[in-house]
Amino acid sequence: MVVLTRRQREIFNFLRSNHNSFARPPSLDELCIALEMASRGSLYKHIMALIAAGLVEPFTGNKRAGVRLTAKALKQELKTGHRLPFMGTIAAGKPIEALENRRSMIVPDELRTDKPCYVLQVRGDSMVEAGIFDGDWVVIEQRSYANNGEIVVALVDNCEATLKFIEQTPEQVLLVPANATMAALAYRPGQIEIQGVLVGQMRSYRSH
Amino acid sequence: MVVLTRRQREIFNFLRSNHNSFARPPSLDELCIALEMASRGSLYKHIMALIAAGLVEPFTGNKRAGVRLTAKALKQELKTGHRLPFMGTIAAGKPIEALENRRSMIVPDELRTDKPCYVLQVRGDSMVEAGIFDGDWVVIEQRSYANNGEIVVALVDNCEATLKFIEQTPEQVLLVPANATMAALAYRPGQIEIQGVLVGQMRSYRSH
DNA sequence: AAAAAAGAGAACATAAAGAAAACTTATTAA
DNA sequence: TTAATAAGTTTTCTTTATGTTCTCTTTTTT
Repeated sequence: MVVLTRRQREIFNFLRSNHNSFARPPSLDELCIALEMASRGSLYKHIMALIAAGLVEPFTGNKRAGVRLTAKALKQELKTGHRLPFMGTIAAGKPIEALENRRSMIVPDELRTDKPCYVLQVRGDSMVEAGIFDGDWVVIEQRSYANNGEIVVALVDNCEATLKFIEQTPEQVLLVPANATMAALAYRPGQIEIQGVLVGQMRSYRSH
Repeated sequence: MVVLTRRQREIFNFLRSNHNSFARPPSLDELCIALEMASRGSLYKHIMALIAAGLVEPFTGNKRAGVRLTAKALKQELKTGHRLPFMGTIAAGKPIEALENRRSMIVPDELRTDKPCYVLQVRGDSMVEAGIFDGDWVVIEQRSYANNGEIVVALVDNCEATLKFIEQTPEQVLLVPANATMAALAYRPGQIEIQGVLVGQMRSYRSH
């Protein structure tokens, strides 16, 4: 069996624990950046050694396949990601803008419950002080009741949907924004239909 | 076994995560728009490669069938994840608490870039006013430089890691919290090592 | 001290990628 | 039935990304 040098083993270990942190199989240049190496040529030598050891797929054939571990080198990891339906955007005071095309979105298990959930994108600043910003995605557990203090998707007068804290008494339902410039609004119980409860939130900082 | 180029894999990944976001299987032109490509002919070559690889249904001559993944490709979707390494918690003023047993976490494509990324869990309130709360997860693009105004994972004096806004001049590096009760701290450039840049954020509201 | 390993950097070759336009054929509308 | 349109196919050209090779230097190991 081929024996690896210390650096080769280091690079192999890096590949094994980070191969799925790349969106696609990395090129030598991309690997250089990730490994903080300055020279593609130097890395090339190591990759050739790993190919010779049968741990990395050879580059023969397609020139731009990227650096991929062989099946032999991969320990199989079961992926259990759940895909949730993406239902559109929710803006305070407007109905949920339904999408003509059904979309979906991968959501980490940590951000959902084991009940049926769906995803909405937030428009507006009514919940900024709760750390929910314009453009954020929220994961909603589909549910027609809520506990006081929960953040809910509420349908008001059967037409406008909104994301707010809820405080309910037998006499009235209070929808409370998290924004000092906005007031809480009180409704009769019959005016409000709860469509779900917030269980997760996500934000992207990508500029492109 | 057919080997895909990196671009082919990228386009395949796009199809896999977005094929149900189209009302009907997309035409080449529709895919061009979605992929931000200008030339149908260029895309055509990639699709032909995916057909040859058995991942996309061959075009039969009917012009409105669109680009459809094969059963084989759909099956592959279940196996392929969007997992990123979970590197532990980051608390202002403490080194990143590394985990002995490697964990990972499913992250939506929307919350990452196509560069290597990893996940940290935030401890502390130094970024509350930026909507990043105690317990939130952040997605970090691994990178050793940053632009002013970005939120970075910075290693101070080679020992403590922190998540802050960064403002750099040739003379000093300013790490700015998003919390009125905390002050910005200035360092000499040599004291600061950038370990990554914030590209995504997630929060769970589950009580359990 | 010698040998091996690792790294930097430059130069090279070329498959791959992209743009643009023309062509062909199926589908829809008139 | 015919015309118009939409959608796939082919071609040509240009640019770029990326593997590859080389030489030299530095570091580590023996």
